[in-house]
Parts: sequence; structure tokens; C-alpha cells
Amino acid sequence: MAEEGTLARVGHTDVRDPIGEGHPTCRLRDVLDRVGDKWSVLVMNLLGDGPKRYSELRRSIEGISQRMLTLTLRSLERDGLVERTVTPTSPPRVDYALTPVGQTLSVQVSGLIAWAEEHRPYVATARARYDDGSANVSEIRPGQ
Amino acid sequence: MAEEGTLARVGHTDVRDPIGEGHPTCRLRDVLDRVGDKWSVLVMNLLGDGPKRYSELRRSIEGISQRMLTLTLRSLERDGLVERTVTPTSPPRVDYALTPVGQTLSVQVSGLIAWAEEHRPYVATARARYDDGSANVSEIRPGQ
DNA sequence: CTGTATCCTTATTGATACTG
DNA sequence: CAGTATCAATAAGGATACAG
Repeated sequence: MAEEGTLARVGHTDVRDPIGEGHPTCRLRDVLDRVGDKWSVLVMNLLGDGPKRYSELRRSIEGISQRMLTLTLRSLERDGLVERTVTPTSPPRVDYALTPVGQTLSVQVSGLIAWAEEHRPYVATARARYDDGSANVSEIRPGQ
Repeated sequence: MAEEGTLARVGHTDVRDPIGEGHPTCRLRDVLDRVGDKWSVLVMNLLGDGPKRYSELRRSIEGISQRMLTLTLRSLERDGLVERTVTPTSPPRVDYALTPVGQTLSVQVSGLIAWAEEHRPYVATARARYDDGSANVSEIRPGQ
């Protein structure tokens, strides 16, 4: 799925699955791709607090480009996870909100985020330990 | 983070955060990257059923290359999420298992997967509807 | 069996400029 | 304000060959 000449969709495999019919891997791939791109979860999480305008999202996320915000939003909209509401006023106004189903996903996402916050110190320590002791071999349990 | 000349680590930002100190975005990025790569979650999920050998994982995942399996496993090990046990027998044997903390993550992952399975039909429908009606403009609520 | 090293292709993201 | 179009850079992933 390359950029076909215009704003392309964010990641996400198509509805047809690439490997085989009911292969368990494929079922999973769907969500993982949905949650796996760089911005979707961040956007979903923000929208979890309530509807927001395009510009609000843009400011809140900080590192995101217009391109990626639009791409992410479109993709979420396509999957029925967020709803886009255009108010064609003088400077146009567009609001985004989680759909009911989108909210159920955002609950899962929150769980993930909670896990992250709780275990970040552990992971940081583990990484330091790993990166440190990568040279010596004493972790293969010498006396066994 | 490019491939530095050898098997490089899978995704994952470093411990230092790239934007700013306590920026909320960065906290999240940690997990999202962990869960966001193509194979980590699949591996964690398999290991959720109990320890498995390298070759078992390889067969179970189907589309994965040796390279990516090793990369993923190393990365998970580095973060203290899986434990690697080498048995230096004649044909070497290596087992991988979730650590206690790894199991807590796998619980979150399961939630995500459950969500996926439950809402896949909805998402598929939403996509079809979106892709279909992309041409006409009647969704901007003409009568408002 | 369990990896590692390379090379190569493609996917993803960012920067920038421009439009209704 | 809320996008879209292009182009360029990078990162991720796969294929293949080789090694302990």
C-alpha cells in the first residue's frame, strides 16, 4: 500500500486478508495495525475526553504534521471509530468525536496506556540492565 | 534508528525522550511503539499460552522471517517482557517465556484482541460504506 | 536448531507549498 | 481554518546466504 498519488490512507491492511482465510494471525493484524500506527492511539485518547476541532488536535499532539493528522483522522473515520462533523461557517470548522464503538476501543487503549505508565520504570531498568550486560555472558545460568 | 550494521532492534524509542521532559505524548509513545510493531503482540500472545521454543514460534506465526522473529524476541527480552533460556544441547535449544510483567502486558493485549474479534464486522462494514460513498457528498448533511 | 550479516524493496512519515 | 499535493527522507520488513 504505497501512496497512490494523493493523501494515502494510514497503514491498515485491506479487508481481504493477505495470507489465508481464517488464519488467526490475520484477525489480529486488523487491530494491531489500527493501533500500531504512530498517531491513531494518541488521537483516540484525546478524543476520549470529548469532541475536538482539527486545530485543537493539532496543537495537542505537538509533533504531528497536518498530513499525518488528516490521514489518521480519515482512517479512523473510515473504520467507523470517529465521526467528522463539518460546519461550513466562514472559516470552516470541523469537529471530530469518537463514535460509540470508537469509545469502546478507547477503553482498551486506556488500559494499554495505564499499563505503560505503571511499568515504565520497570522497562527502563530492564533496558539499562540489558544494554549494560550485553557484553558478558553470565546470564545463561552458568551453574545448571 | 536505522539498521546499524547488524541485526538492529525493533522500533521503540530510546529511554531518553525526543521531544521534552514530561510531555504526555512521550509517556505513551513507549508502549505504543512496543505494541505497535508488526510482530511483538503476536509473539506475546503466543507466549501467553506458555513457553515456546524458537522454532515453535517460527512455525506458529507463519509469515514471520527469522530476522524479524529474532529482532522481536530480543527487543521483548531487552524490555524485560520475555525471558530467554538457552539449553546448550547438541542441536541447541532456546525457550522463550513471558516474565511476570510480560504477562501483565499480555493481558492488555488480549483485551485488544478481544475487541478486534468483536468489532471486526462493524469495522468491515464501516470501511465498505466509506469506500463506497466516497464519491458522493451527501454525508455533509445537506439540510442543515 | 538458532541465530547473524547483507542487500534490497516497500511502507511510513515529514517538510513544504498551495487551495477553498 | 482545514485541508491537499508533491517530494524527499527514513524506517521497517523480507530474501537469501552463511555460521556456531
